Amino acid sequence: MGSKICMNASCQTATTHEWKRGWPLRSGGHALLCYNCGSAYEDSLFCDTFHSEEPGWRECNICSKHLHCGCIASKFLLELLDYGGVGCASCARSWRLHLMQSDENPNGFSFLARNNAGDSESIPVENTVAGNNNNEGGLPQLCRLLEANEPGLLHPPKRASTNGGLVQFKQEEIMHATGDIGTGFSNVTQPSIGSPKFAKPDNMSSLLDMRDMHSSLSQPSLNMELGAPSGTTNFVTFPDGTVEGREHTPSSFQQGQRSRPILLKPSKPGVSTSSENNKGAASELRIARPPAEGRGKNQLLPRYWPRITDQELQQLSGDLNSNIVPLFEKILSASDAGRIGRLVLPKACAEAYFPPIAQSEGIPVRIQDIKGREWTFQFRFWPNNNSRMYVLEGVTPCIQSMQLKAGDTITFSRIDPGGKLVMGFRRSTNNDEDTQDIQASGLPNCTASGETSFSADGDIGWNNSENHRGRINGDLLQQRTASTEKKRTRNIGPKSKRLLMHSEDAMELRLTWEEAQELLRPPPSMKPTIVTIEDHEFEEYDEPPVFGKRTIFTSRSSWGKEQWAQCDDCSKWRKLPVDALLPPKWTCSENTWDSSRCTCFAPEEMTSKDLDNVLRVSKDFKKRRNLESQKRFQEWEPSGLDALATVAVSGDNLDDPSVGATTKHPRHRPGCTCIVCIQPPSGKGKHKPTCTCNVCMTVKRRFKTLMLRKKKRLSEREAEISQKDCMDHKEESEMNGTMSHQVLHVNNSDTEGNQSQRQIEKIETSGEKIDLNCHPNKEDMSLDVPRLSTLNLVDTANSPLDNYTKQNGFSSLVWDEQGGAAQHGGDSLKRLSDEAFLAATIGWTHESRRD
DNA sequence: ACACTGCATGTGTGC
DNA sequence: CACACATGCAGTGTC
Repeated sequence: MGSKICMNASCQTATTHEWKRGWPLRSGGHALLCYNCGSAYEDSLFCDTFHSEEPGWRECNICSKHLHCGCIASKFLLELLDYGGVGCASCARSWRLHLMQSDENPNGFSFLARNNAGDSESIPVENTVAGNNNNEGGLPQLCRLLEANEPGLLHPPKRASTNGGLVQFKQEEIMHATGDIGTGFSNVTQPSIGSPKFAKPDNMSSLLDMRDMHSSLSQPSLNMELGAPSGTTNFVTFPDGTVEGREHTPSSFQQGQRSRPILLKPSKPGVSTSSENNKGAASELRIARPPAEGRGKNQLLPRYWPRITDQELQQLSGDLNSNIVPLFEKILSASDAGRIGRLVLPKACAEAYFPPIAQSEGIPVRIQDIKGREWTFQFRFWPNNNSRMYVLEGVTPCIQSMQLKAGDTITFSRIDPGGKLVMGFRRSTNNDEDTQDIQASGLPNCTASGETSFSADGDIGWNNSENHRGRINGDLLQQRTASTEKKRTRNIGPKSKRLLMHSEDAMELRLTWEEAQELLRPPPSMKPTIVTIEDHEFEEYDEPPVFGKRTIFTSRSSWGKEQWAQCDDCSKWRKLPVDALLPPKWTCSENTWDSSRCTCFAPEEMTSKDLDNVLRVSKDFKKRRNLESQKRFQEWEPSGLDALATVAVSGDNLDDPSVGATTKHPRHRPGCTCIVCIQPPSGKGKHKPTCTCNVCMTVKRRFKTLMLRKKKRLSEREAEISQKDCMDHKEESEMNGTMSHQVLHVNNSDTEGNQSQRQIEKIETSGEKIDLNCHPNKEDMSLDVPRLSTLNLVDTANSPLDNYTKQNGFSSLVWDEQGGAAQHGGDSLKRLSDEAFLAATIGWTHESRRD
């Protein structure tokens, strides 16, 4: 550790001296402590190239000149810049001079280059960008410096290699360090912060983000109260622009968390801090801050760091006439905000800020809300995987009182003196938006976009976001259409990605489902029941179909329609009869249709050229079909069954009224196998009514079978009823108005009814609707559907889907709440209905036409 | 039927 | 890979 120069401006003249190993760093290394002055550094900050004898070329991050640095003596040629990278001596000097001139304001931005013995003392971070913001001329250079630190943030990473010796930190680490240097909370007098008003062109967003960061740093001595009640802070400016507020007790464990220097770089686009830019005041910037003291605070994940702004804090402290020490916050999950009344507390937070509990039953804790009301919750834990899971029970009244929803943030603070817990909240501005972006960021900062301005009536602490909502509403107006769909993906916190799915993903599933339909095969081991309907024999299975082997169909003019399958062993393609159904695993040996090619040794029937053509055609067809399907999907706003099915796929919260398009099916859950849920999520338009694919034909046949079964049950039932109470039946018929008289010819060879039946019945064709929760094979289904008679079953069986849907209100079920029937027209309705039955039916049985 | 309770389980994330 | 945690779910209680 010898030849490193302490970068403390007052110490660096000592050039090389001894270093001692300090506390462990998050990066895995250890801090280096200067024996001379005690300044701590991260070892990796020392540019090996710069300080070693190894020569290397460096690019000045200001003038872009390429300079050669080879040894320690070259420090007079190159200077490490505070914001990273290196600059040639002349540029760095002029830059410093420029800054000093503009730094008449003591809060100005001090750009310390390290290798200048004449430089002033390293200064705390509060003298940062903020004060320099009115210096328009400095911004471009600042951009360059930023770029030096984070190539790619401002521009494509073209010079990353030039700064190879400089560390770059992740966002979280920045945030961590942000708090380390003194952005803890203090309700005591805070010095006036520059609160600069940036003239803010959009392309300055990165800078503004950085300003946000700096602004957050612009609160001196705050950590003195919370993190380090005593001791002095020695701020060390690091050569890459990092600054450390360090206490003169480097051996303390807390220093371990404080050892990380701060890299002053802009937050990444989309991170919440930028959302606050409009406010202008630095004190309103919502920056995650490390929590106050408490057991285990060092393990507290940044996502739980409170993001109260200083302004809010000051006002809150003033309102409560107390010192408020923000402890942690949590984004409410669906479970937290649900009626179950249990709020899961982050373990670290619970153990740090709540009373220790030994028994699972826990203890009651009293928490005051921002209105001063006091709530009593049961603070307890559940054993969980040799750990504990802490919950607050009985929070429902409080949650409801605050009208909190999943995605809102609940904050916990402590009132000093007294140590009383106080809870506030902050509403998510994303309640009506797709929050997957937030979640995709993986940073809880994003939720900090929740505005926390105070309400006019002071009703709520740092929670009310109406103003902000109003502001963003305008911005979001044009996204309204999209958000309608996005409503279904409510923010349930950064950890709840599991059930979220982008529409593109759903689209993928839709296609997959469609393709899967073509692969359905009868269950292999099941013996079918033979049903003869209208001279056609059908196999009916009690077990659901299984996936069969995928084949491709060709239609070449010279050969006619063909089906081709690939052997699982030899991968050769074999021609099959068009109606052949293959098991999932199929080999040449099972090619019973062509004895000359029933072994893998037999050559392929097609030449490789033909095969390529076939495969290409098949691929093109599929691609075209997918495009068409996507097009339809884009044109058609998901609704009705489709929306429900999509929701089924995405597993969204069905309590969300925005999903209520199919609230007639309230019991839907992901994985539900009811008639609605098992339909393909693709909705309408995939199979035309005239489609003659295997599945469609199967389903249509199946539909006829269902009708016949229904008819049989009905006739038996009604015969029984008519015997019992002819009068009742008559009255009922009269009440139901319009009658439809039809005749059904049935040739049912079902084992139960070998004899053909011919019955004529009267039915009502009222507007009752089918209950899609009912299994059609259940006996009681007849109670849920309009009481069909054989009269209309004849017609139903002949043109089944159209009539059935119309007569039984199925269409209204699908479209009523969408108002979509009129818009989409009868054809759409027909297709949708067809598919609903198509999908519904194949879920239960699968028939194959025997003849 | 619904609510409540306690635990189990699966997923995402941090180390 | 271990842990945290969101949520599912079975058992039980209550109306």
